[in-house]
Amino acid sequence: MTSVVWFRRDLRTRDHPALLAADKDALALFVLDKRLTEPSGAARLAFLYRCLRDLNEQLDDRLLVVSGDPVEVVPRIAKQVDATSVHVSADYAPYGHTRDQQVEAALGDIDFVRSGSPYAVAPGRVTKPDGTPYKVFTPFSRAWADHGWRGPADTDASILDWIEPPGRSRIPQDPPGVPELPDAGEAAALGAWEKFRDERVEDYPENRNRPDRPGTSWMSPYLRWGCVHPRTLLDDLTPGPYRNELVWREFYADVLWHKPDSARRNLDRRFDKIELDDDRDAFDAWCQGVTGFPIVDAGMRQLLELGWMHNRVRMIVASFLVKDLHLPWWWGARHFMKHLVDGDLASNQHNWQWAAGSGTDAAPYFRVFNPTTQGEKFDPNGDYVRRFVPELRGVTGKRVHKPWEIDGLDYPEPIVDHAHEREVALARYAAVKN
DNA sequence: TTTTGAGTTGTTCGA
DNA sequence: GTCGAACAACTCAAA
Repeated sequence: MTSVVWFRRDLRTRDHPALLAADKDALALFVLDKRLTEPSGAARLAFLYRCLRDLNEQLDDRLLVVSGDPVEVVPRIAKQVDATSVHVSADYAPYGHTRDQQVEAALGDIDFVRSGSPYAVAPGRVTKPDGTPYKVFTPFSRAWADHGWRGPADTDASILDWIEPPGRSRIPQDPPGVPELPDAGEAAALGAWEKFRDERVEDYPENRNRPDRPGTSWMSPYLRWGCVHPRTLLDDLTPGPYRNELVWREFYADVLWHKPDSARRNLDRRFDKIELDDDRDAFDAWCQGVTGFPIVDAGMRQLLELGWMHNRVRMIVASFLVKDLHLPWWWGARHFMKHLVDGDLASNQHNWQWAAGSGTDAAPYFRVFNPTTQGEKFDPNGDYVRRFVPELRGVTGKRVHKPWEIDGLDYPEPIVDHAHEREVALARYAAVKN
């Protein structure tokens, strides 16, 4: 008997329950879906392709990569190799969930088997005693911890006999304009994890908010594509700030599972009425990193340069878009998803909704980040700004956060008056409340 | 059913 | 420069 193992966001061979569930003779398949590739920028695509090449190597060059619509491709390939079952890790995001139902229907007599998920605890499993979902992180995290999770599954590529693909496999070349990226694939993920675990996780609480230091784990791209499963990380961790970041990932996946609409629209629908602006020029300035606020511009340029942005800076630029420019959070969310190598729908959209105040655990409406204060606080020497904003490299120390006080710089004036826009934002938020 | 305590990440102002 | 209080009220979770 033959199985198809259809890889999606589980591009690894270790700790992979779907491999255990498949028949010994298996075809490894990945489908390049336009829904995934078309909205993606060069960095995101290149990281995906490199993960696929790494996986292909582990599978003795037998990963079949096909472009097309999975609803057509998966049944066709499964029939071609005479498979009796198709094995996947379950997808809980809105598009993937619907797509899987359609694939399952199109497969007819061929079994569609979901084993495991990208989460330690699958979305929907942690509920209040009355069966309804949590809407606040802290109680969710307690219930999540009480629920517990299985240890890693013992798998590797060799537990299956990967069969020769019936057609020609083609992993695309990297697109042009790819920035410098972290090493892709499973071995790189495990290596990066061990380094963080052994050298940096201890100092994570004090370093995590410092974009000028290598204080974060950098695990998000690997978690996004499933090069490593969060179980592997959790196995090494005790409760603490870093583990909590993984729980946030699980929480937002749970929230999105219960409210698939929240990927596109306000979770708290009262915010549908908030007054928004429509200034394309301001949005472009934000995207390009020429707002005249150094920490904002450094972050936005880091995103374009590396396909990644430090989390503290993500909050700062998000607050700026939403509360200084008064633009819709989903404009920013789409830009992030296009460029971030770690862009994950649930985490991305809900972190944006948090910044906008429309999400779970809405921030107090008066919490408006001051981009200058944030810069001085979290990039105290200005090293982060100077790294990504070359025009400011001649400015020493933290003065770099107030370039408008320095004459003769070739750097934009602030596009808004923060103190004024803060008042505007507060007034608009107050209006929504009433 | 009612009550109580708590809720990721901030800023400003005045002492 | 540092520190504490004010900034509001509301929803959620659990007792």
